[in-house]
Amino acid sequence: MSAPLHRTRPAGQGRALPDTQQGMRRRNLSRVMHTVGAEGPLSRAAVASRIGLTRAAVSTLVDELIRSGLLEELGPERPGRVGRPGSALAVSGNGPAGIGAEVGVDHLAVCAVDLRGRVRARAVRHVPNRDRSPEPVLGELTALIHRVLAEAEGEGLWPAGLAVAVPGLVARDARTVVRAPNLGWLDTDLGGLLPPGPPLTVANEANFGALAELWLGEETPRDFLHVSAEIGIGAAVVVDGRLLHGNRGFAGELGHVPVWPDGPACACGGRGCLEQYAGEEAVLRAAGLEPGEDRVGLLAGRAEQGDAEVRRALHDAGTALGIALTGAVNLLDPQSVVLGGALSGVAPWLLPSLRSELARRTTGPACPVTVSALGPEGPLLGAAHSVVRGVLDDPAAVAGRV
Amino acid sequence: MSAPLHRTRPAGQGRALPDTQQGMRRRNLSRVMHTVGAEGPLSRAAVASRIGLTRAAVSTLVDELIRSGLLEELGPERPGRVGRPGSALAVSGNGPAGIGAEVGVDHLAVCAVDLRGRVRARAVRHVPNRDRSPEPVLGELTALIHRVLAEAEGEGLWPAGLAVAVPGLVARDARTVVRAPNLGWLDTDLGGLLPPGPPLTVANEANFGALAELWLGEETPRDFLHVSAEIGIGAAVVVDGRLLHGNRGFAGELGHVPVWPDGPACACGGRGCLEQYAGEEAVLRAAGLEPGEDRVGLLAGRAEQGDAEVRRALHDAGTALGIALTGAVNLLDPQSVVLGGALSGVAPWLLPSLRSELARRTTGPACPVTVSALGPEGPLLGAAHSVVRGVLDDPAAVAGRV
DNA sequence: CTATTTCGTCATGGCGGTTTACAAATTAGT
DNA sequence: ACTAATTTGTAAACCGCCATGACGAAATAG
Repeated sequence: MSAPLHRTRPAGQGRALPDTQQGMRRRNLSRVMHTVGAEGPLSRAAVASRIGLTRAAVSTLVDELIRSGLLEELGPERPGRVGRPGSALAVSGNGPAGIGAEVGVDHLAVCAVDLRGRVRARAVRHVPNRDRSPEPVLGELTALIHRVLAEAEGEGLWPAGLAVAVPGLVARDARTVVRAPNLGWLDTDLGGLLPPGPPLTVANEANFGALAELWLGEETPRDFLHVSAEIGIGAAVVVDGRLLHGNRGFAGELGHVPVWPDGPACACGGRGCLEQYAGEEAVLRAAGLEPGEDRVGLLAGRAEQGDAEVRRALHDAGTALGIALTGAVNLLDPQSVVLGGALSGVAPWLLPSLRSELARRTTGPACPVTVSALGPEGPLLGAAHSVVRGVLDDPAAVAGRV
Repeated sequence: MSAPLHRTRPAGQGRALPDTQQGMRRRNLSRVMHTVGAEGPLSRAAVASRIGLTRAAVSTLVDELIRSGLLEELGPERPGRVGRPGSALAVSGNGPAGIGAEVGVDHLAVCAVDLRGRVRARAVRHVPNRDRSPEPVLGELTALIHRVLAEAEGEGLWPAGLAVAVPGLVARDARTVVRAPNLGWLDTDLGGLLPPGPPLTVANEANFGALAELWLGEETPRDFLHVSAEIGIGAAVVVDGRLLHGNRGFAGELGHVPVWPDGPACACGGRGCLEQYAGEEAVLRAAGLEPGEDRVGLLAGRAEQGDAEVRRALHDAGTALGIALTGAVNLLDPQSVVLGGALSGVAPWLLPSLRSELARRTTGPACPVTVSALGPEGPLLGAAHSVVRGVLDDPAAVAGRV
């Protein structure tokens, strides 16, 4: 009699549906969408050879996707080779769109991205949201969303989902903001305060920034650490092209990694957390500046002019970041570390000390540290693209909702 | 014309083969093996309801697995319910076996585990391997393997694979030991020095220990951090039931996380690494003891007797571990932290300071820290079981090699 | 102008799970 | 005891999905 010794599910089959032919079909539809989306206009034959199915099979898949409005036939390819030219297929520019929204500390932004990855509508509003209650903020955001929605629908797009980036911790349900220090929000369910209709996903802006880096960045390693500093210092861990969420969804709290364990007390209860040395407030204080509007721009400006005090503050922040990242890199062995968000603006003065600290403390070739090319747009684009990816990942789910 | 904006592959489809019916069949065979293995003897009907296929489909899958010798029919179940009793199915006890081996600093061990998870043969030899060259060590290991192999074959088992746990860093090819400080091995390919035949997998002993914890531990969270201290201090990160390897396969180097960045210089080039405070040598030194045989037992004994110096040394090591783990927990938000390997022996004196440090420095409920129940057997069992899991994960691959 | 190559499609077939039906084996009820 | 109800395992017919092979279409090469 065999005892139940193998207690855990096989890796990666966490929620695998029963493996039936319909599931197979759905996955293959997804493969077609992904390859066409990733490698530009392609003929059916080209898609077939790339995903390993036959031309006949791809034909039926493509037919279904065209009927659903997710794929478009662009017409005959201009051939350079022998043989009959293929008919170019492209992801539809007039089908579903991903609506991304961002609640920043001093702005609100919304955009619509089509399946091709193009931003088709956008709306931004500068509003100081610090310590403002959720209702009015989300009311204004809803207005912006409706504006973008109207614009997008005018172009033939329809919303496949709404993703909202917030500067705070989000619960696993992807709807409730557990804590957003700079907004002063606690346990706020955004579900009821936003337009009904499109499926809602709320996540940390650092996470969406990391996904934007993964999907849109210049180089796209599948294992990296994305560090951003809008609120405190957040990191997002991407493993094998997937975000690491953690048990409660709180993974990536780099700001409270101990750097000098006997250092100044931190709001989190600890001492000497990274935020005490490289957080926005700490850096401003060390630089002898007052907190205020556009603080990063101020820092960058002064550093550019050669202000020794500012440069020294940024140098020290880089050192602290380097120490904290040494721990993270030792633990995760990522392909690279990417600095995003506000950090990208001051990167030139942060990087030297950061890199040398990291190199000094790790054996072998140091983990490369790069700066995100997306700048402050990352989280918003990541949010919108997350919806688009959802469509590519399971086109069949969306096809019924046209 | 749509530009190639979606550059990355869909998450989790890194190496997905073309999704064809044969792949479906293989995955379903795996599902059957996993459910029967995990939930003891089951009837075809019970399996069907669990994996969501029909009884008819499961019948054909089971037939194939029985023909391949991977499943056994135990006979009619004793029924408590109405209806025709099912025929109990169990994973075969006389089919393929996983051979696990361990190269320790002062011992060699080999065991054979059948598909039911039972250890069916074992051989251990105490040998001081410190700074001994690979050839003689692996020669002796090969002899032990042959002994275990003979014993297992006598019981009707055949080796489906050989997995070797080593105290060092292993390259991504899972054959070459890049660096094993305590053995003094550098860039050693174990491929040619071990018995040919069964497919070989070499990995860090901490990783295998973590897998053992995942597969055999009392509680089995799917996201946890497994900390062990055979050589230096290694951690293994398990995310969603899967080991995190990292880019070069070096993930989990907890020993070189900076704890007090201005502390004593470390061999790695850094300063104040965890190993300087909680490594075996450091703790022995702080306790006023000389390095020697069975050092952990010595420490535990003295601590038990109430030796103040030893207790203080362990207390301080716990504090350092707590600081390093604070960083790791903040970054990964695991369900729990498990202390394994040599650490389990001294855990009683390590835990109080470790836990309090961790609790003090993290907000919300602290991440639970537990001690592995597997003790020093973990890596060996994990190695053997990794082979067994490989069979459960793809029974079709092994069925042909009977 | 013909041979060659490649593309897209159609008809056929094989494979895999589902559906439906049914016999076998047990319990529950009278 | 005997029947009704329930559950199991299997067999036959069916449907969906991809593979195979053949074909016409549309380009290039000679």
